Amino acid sequence: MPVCVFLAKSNSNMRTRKTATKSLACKVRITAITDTMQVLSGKWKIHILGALLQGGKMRFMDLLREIDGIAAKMLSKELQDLEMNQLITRTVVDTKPITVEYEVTEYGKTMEPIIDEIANWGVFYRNRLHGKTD
Amino acid sequence: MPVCVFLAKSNSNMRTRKTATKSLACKVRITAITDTMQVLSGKWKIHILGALLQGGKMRFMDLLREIDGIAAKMLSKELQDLEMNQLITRTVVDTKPITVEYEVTEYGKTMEPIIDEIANWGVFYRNRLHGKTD
DNA sequence: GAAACTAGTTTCCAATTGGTAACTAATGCA
DNA sequence: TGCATTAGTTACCAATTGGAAACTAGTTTC
Repeated sequence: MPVCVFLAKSNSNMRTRKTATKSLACKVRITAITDTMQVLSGKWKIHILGALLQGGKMRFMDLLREIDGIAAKMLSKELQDLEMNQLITRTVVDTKPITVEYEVTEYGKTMEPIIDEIANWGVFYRNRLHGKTD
Repeated sequence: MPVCVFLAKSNSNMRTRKTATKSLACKVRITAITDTMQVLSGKWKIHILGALLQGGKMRFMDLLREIDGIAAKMLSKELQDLEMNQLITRTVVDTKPITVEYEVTEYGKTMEPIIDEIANWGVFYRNRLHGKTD
């Protein structure tokens, strides 16, 4: 990934400053981050993906019980979003009381590195907080 | 990372289902993700960190010009949040018009893998959209 | 026939988020 | 004197987010 910000001499003072001249690579990166965060927007999507990545095929009620604090309305809405983005599939199973299975797609599994990095950092963060007072 | 969800027989029907019995590791993971996302909350923090990680030391106005669409109020507030979490430092420089330099701390640099993964995925996402129609 | 389980939907409300625009305050420059 | 630059702050407002609780609707079990 090339460096994003061009260096140039300011004419007001002689310090080196970063100008408004943005490279294409920089804009691409900003767009990329915006895209990803839009797909993962909201309080719950990462948790839903995290649960499905670890638990495999799961039903609506499974997820409702597994993801602490989420309400049915939110779960329903977030699942729809994830399905629209093709990160998960929704399959109706014709059991006695009808059940619905959700599963991460192959495409959805490409999110795993992101979620893992986020989880790793959170653990690191906790350790730093009460662990060493550096 | 151990598997999160315990498998158990449901007594209502004889399918294998995921119960509400969550392992400690699972709760730790959920907490970790929540922590990280709280530190990175809002529309701009990842972009600010991204800019500072690539551009090095930058001033308020540099960031305002570099990060497309952000308003001074938001930039100011997000910088304060990041500083409180010790991800960046704020240094007042005694120049003619006073300037302020922001820089990512060593601790803040531990966010780089997350941001890179997010940026990578965003690029991958764009390629998939208009590239191959699979 | 009532209760319970499935997977949601609907309504209503409160808090948060974030945007615009104007303003402060100190300094430099023409 | 007046405008530009620095780094913000403040006030006001609109949209989004998300939570609680009630409700739908079909099936099964007691």
